[in-house]
Amino acid sequence: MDYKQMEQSLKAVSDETRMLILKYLSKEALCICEFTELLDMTQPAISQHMRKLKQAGLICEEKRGRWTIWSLNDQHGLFGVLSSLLAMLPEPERTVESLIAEGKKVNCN
Amino acid sequence: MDYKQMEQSLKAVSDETRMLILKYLSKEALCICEFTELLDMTQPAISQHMRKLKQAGLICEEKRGRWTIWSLNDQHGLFGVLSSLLAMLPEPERTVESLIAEGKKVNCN
DNA sequence: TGCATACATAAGCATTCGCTTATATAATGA
DNA sequence: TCATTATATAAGCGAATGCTTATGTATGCA
Repeated sequence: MDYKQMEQSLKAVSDETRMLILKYLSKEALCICEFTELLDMTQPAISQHMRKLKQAGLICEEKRGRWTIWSLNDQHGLFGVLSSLLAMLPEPERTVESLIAEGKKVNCN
Repeated sequence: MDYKQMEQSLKAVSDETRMLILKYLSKEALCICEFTELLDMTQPAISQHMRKLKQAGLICEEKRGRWTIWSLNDQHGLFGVLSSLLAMLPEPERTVESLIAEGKKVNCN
């Protein structure tokens, strides 16, 4: 891997919001509407973070009807390192389970 | 490690110049005057990169007379991950050996 | 004591970043 | 077909980034 490529990947990771997104995705594939609830952010903000992560090749999108399901790209050269990093981070307070409990879980699948 | 802390560390790493600096430091401790030759950058530019890396706790400084010798901090929580990352990067074109060959090696020790 | 050396810090500037609001696109369903 | 839903994109703005030049500080040596 060359320096520019690693720089782009690490820049994509080194943001608190995107680290949270990746932490969630390390457990299960999710769509944007779920992230707006989990992270309490607007939809365009999430969408732009996803674009950054996708441009870095760190996540994959799968269009399913009007939803887009995002998941980690386990083929990325930094996937192993990324997994180690995510494992060091604490579990987020809000979980998909808590969304279900609040009745806010969107049915994306 | 919390999210803010990892964000700061990764932001410090995710810059091509600083990745080069860390790659050099993974082999041997060096002072700033050597980096200005190795990276062909001005002294304040290097100095500011060092400050970023130090604030993130990734490197250690050792004042020795009027020189400051910098080295990797192997006590940092991300030292293992950082080593993996640096190992993926190609060797820089300019080396300390080539500086010596050009007669530009400063005697810092 | 005075000057050179090694490095840090400050100020200025162009670029990038992350958010916002507004709007476009694309798929589903009545 | 038309409205709704899920998402993407665009424009604008304040803050942060990385460089530059200029200057400050501290050490060593003549």
